[in-house]
Amino acid sequence: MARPKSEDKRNAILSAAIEVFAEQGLGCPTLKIARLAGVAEGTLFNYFSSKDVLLNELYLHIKAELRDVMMPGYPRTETVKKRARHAWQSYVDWGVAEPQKRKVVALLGMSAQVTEQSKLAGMQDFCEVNDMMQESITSGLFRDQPAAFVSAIMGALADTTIDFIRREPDQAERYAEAGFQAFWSATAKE
Amino acid sequence: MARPKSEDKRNAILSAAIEVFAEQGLGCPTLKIARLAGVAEGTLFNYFSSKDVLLNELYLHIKAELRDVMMPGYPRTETVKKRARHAWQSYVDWGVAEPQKRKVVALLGMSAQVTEQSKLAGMQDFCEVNDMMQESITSGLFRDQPAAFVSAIMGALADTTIDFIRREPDQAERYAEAGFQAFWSATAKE
Amino acid sequence: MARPKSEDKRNAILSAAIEVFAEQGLGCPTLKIARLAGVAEGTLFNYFSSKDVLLNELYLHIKAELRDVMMPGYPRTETVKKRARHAWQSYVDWGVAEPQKRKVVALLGMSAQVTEQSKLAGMQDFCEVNDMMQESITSGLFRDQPAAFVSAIMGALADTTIDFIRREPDQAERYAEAGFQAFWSATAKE
Amino acid sequence: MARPKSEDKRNAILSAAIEVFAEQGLGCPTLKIARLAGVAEGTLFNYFSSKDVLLNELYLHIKAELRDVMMPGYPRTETVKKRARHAWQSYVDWGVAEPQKRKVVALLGMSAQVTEQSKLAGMQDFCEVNDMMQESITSGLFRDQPAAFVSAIMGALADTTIDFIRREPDQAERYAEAGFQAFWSATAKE
DNA sequence: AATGAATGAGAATTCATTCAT
DNA sequence: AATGAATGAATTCTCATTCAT
Repeated sequence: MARPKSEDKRNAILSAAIEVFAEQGLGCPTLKIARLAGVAEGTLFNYFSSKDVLLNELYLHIKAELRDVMMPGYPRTETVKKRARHAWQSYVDWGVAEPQKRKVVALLGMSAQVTEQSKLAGMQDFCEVNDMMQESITSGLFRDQPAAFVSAIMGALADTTIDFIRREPDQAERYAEAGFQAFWSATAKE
Repeated sequence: MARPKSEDKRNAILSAAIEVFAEQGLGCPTLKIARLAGVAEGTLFNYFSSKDVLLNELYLHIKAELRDVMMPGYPRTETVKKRARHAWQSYVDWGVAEPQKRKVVALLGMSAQVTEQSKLAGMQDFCEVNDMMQESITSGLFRDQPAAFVSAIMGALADTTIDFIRREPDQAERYAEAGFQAFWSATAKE
Repeated sequence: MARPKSEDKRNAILSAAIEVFAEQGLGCPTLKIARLAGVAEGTLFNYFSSKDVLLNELYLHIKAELRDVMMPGYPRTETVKKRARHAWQSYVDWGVAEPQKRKVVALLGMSAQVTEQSKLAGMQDFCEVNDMMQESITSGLFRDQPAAFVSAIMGALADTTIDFIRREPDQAERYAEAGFQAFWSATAKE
Repeated sequence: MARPKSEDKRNAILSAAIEVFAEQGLGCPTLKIARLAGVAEGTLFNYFSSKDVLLNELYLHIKAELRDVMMPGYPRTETVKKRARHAWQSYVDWGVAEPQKRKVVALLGMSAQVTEQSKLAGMQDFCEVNDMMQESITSGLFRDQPAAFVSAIMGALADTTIDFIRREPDQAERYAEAGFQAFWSATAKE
């Protein structure tokens, strides 16, 4: 039996892609990715049959990682605010710690090479977060807005918060707190 | 004297670039842009000496247009809230009306091909909006946060608002109102 | 009546072409030549209908100048050696004084863009020098070699001499003398 | 392991370049070279990272070949005249047999795209010939001229000789002999 | 499975030449 | 006649992808 494809190599390629795409944009050559991953140019195409496939799988890979980061420890039984705060904090922590992944997932999200299907699948990963929102809203805690709008506001404010923490790491806690307060004030009923 | 260089042609190229970049990303060939602009490929390079220059000038072009859209009618003498609402509304209106420009300016803002210098110059265009924020914050109306943070929150919420209006144009007014309320609640003192 | 084409402009273009071709090779753009000549890009083509025409006319221009430099003062009534020495010296002086013209005429002579016809015409300019050689050889002064061979040897040695004078201008006289002696020894009967 | 890079292919490209450059000048497209070499255009750039690199390596390639042609059988222990004659003859033979290489090395030697460094390196290849000259001159056989001048004269006369043999191949031996006699008379002491 | 040489379509850019002013 | 903007074919070089080893 031939050697099986190695999960390590696949991950090395994905990691290299993140680094390279973050620094040089999605247009950068697959050769650079392969080099950084320590594999041959052709090997990349054993793992991802085309650059487009790599882009799509990378998108899902990062989205899945983000879900894996946000879900554990999610306090299902706590108050809505505590649950929201957990989601907020875990996303902000991840964004601060992983600026390249955050940048690349943003680039991929805007790229025509990532299919609608991938984008949808990427959202599926977050159904639990969305459900939480949905539930909280119907619970009457938030002003009467679509759950998606409230989620989007949370995401937008968290992203803004991350940007500021990246620029002023000293103020991390302050911005995290202020950002969440802003979100809560923006959307909660009173 | 030979033909003068035509401002029309320059604008046709910029417009074509917006359309093409919005649909296919910044990687798309200059030939497509030239074709859509109705000029020869060589002509594009008479007006923009390289694709990089085109990208940078396009970025500044859109930023300048946005400023020109937001500034007229700015109610300098009104209350802070009214002034903020004016900025909000003009930005949201522009974003809803010009989805391609909004997408392209976002792509350009993330691209390594647009220089830091261009990005700085693009911000200069908005000093008046920033000044307004600065002034309002020192006036004590907002919670004690850096003006830049408040501005960024406003931008993030406006972008979110635009996205939702684009998806549900019927609800334009409702989202514009809700988004602004969210912003105001998020940042105003009480 | 429209302005007549100006001989000055024509000469400015030829001079500019010499300078530019000498430094950057025949491949360099006509725009550079026009710029250096102080005329517009299109104007060059009023004087020379194509770049190829320019190359051919430039070749003939330099050849004619060389003839004009070598012929005046040619001592028709002196001994063969004195006449040869005159030709030698005037060529060497020109070559030392006009390195760019010498380089360009060499480039043009090797270029496929200069037609055989031009090359022939360029030689016609030197019929008098050739006649002198022819006559001298039939006079029995030189070893029994074709006149063209003797001429070519003279040219080759003169070129070598010029190269060395260019590198060591202090030794100009010495090399001129040594070179001519080499030529005379190489070809004269004893 | 993938295919190794093939020395054959590299040589095919160099040979094709010689043929094409000799006929059409250095300005001719890389595509023609690749076609004639029987490789894809991209392959040419696998072997030579740019056209400039190709030009420089081609220059050194021909120079090295010439050295390899002139050195074997060099009669180190013979008289100066016999050694000079060997050098003369092997150069003339090569020049007659390889008109394209001779033309191309001349074109390259005049081109600004071939660096000074390459030109110097090309000369290094001939240190042995130069040493021979140097030694012979200090031996007192030649008139008191710099060795480089004597070498240059030999080269110039050999080139002239080659030109005439090319035009009249029947007379090859006669010109080779006459040329060498001319050189010897031109430079030897008496 | 891994490698990297080979491929050739495609990209940005140049440049001789034309032509409107 | 002079200008320089407009043109588009041609050129060098890149890069995703294939394939021989």
